[in-house]
Order: sequence, then structure tokens, then C-alpha cells
Amino acid sequence: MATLTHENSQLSLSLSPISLRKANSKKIPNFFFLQVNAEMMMEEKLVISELELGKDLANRLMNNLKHSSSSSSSSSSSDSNKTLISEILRIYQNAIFMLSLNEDKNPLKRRSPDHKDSNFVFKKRKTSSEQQKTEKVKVFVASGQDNGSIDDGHCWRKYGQKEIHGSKNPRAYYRCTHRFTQHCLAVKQVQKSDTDPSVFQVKYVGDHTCNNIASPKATTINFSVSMFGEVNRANVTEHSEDVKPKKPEEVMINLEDLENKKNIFRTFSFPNHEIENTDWKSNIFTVGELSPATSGSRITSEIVSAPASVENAETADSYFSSLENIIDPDWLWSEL
DNA sequence: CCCATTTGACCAGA
DNA sequence: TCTGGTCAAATGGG
Repeated sequence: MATLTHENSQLSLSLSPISLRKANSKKIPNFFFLQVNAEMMMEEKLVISELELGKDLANRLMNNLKHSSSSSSSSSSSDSNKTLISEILRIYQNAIFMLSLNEDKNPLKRRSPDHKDSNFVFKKRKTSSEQQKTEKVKVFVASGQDNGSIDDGHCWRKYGQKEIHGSKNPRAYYRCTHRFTQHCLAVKQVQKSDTDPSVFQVKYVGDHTCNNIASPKATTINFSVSMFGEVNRANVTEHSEDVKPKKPEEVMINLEDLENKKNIFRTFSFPNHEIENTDWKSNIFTVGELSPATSGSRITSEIVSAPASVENAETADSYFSSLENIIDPDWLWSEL
């Protein structure tokens, strides 16, 4: 278990393996994904603390700039400034996102249906049978690719894609590969955010009943960074015997120890590929406590390595740029 | 040739 | 009638 500390916030990160279905697939994106805990509520205090942190960082940046103007600027101070700028930008991004979620949740503040940001939220009519199913919503921060073929340790088969009214991006429908062989009824829907092309929203409906058990081989290749205390089934590394060779391209981030850290709703980012090698990241991540299956250097290399084939240029800049937040499926899926 | 993806058609709920 | 979810034939890649 790795622990990261940032300012007055602390997140525990557990690292466990996950798989990629296709090692040679050019469609698999490099991405973080942040598991969304459906029960987590957005609170204004979080936004305020987020903004206060941003203010503090801005002050530090100002001090840095004062020093650099009075003395010869070194590359390290330049990197430090870049880091601060990136952190500030990320904080604003998080704050805006939090506010947008709160706005969606508050019926009194509900947007008009044609509000652009409302596209970010899946809208769906719920049927009685669906309401009985398990629904889990995740937000992914993906990079490089735009097809949303996000891997979560399960084998999925795409069975449909639909243009969604009011959304720029289509929604893809996946079902478990073992649907017919093992009668596994798990289904997921993936939709790219309209507002942030690096973000994929993924909805899981139904639990896997297939015999998807993690293979030891997989544990040496992939990992996840857990930031959630509530272990989501889809988040647990599970591999069937037919899991295909994997590529270490994915880092999964969940909140660990949710109850204890409910008030610590911090996301983090690797703001820019050019400055990913700076010290701030190593300050945030204590990678020395990774699970035996993975190594800290492995994690670092995964984080640092940019996708070799970035097909979607618009997502390249946002590579690891943010980790999105918590969504309550009850409001997320409700009609706006 | 096999299998996953694509995509238009169809169906059901609101 | 509109919209979202699923089906299934067509297509393409390995």
C-alpha cells in the first residue's frame, strides 16, 4: 500500500494488477482511471479547500517568480514553476468539475436540457428491471485514443454504439465476453465526455458472474492505484484463463479507505508530459510501498511514458491531466 | 477462416 | 413519437 500526502490531504494508494485485454491492440489507450464511488457526495467545503490550495500554490509561484527575477534562473526553479502552474490549473479544473456535479445534483439549480455541460452526464430512462441491477459509474481519464475501449480487467465485447441525443460523442455498449458461455450478464456503457475528451464515463450494469479469476501472470504486468475503500467488483483484478497477453499501459486509481478519507477528496494529475519528470510527482507518490507485483519504478515509468501512438491529438495535452471525481448514479442517470 | 467491430434496423419505455 | 438499448448482418483485421 502506498501512501501519498499532499498538503493537508492524504490518500492511500493500493496497487494491484489489472489487465489489458489486447496487448497488441492499438486501440488500448494509456490512461488513468479513477473509480467513482457512487455514494460519495460532493461538498462545497471540498471545493473551497481545493481553491484555497490553489491560492496557496499561486502564492508560492509568485514567490518563486520573485526569486527567479532577482537571481539567475535555474532549470530546477523553472521546472518547479511549471509544476506549480500545472497544479493550479488542475485544481481549478477539479473545482469546476466539483461545482458542475453539485449543480447537477441540486434540483433547484438544474440546468436547461440544452446546457452544453449536461452532455457530460449520461441520461437514461430507468426501467424497473434495470433498477434491480447493480449500477456502477466510473469516470476515466484516458489519453491518446478516443474509442473508449477502456479495460477494467474483464473481457468485453462491443455490441452496439449509439448517438446520444444532446451529446457530441456516441455511447458504446459492451457486454461480457462470457455472456453466452457462462451466462454472464454484465454490461457496460462507455461514453467520452463532451467537455473533456480525455475523460470517459463508464457505467457498469450487473455484476460479473463469469469465472474471471486473476491470473498470476497478470499480476506482473499491470497494476492499479486504489483510491477507494469500497472495492468495486469491476475494479478488482479478475482475469479469466483466456485473458490475452497484456501490456502495461494502464493505471487504475481508486479511493482507498473511503470512510476515513471521505473529506479528502483530492484528485491529482500529471499535468504535462514535458514536466512529468519533475519532483512534485515523486513527492506525491510514495512508491516504495507498492505491492510486490509491481515496482515503484514500474509505476513511474508507466506514468511518465506517453502513448507512443497518440491518435487523437486533442487528448495528448491532457494526458494524465486530471482525475475526475465522484458521481452518484442516482442523480447521474436521472433525467435532467 | 475466425472473431471482433461496425452500423443500420428493430424494439420497448416514457 | 422520440430516445436509448439491443440485435444481427456486413465488414475487416489477424
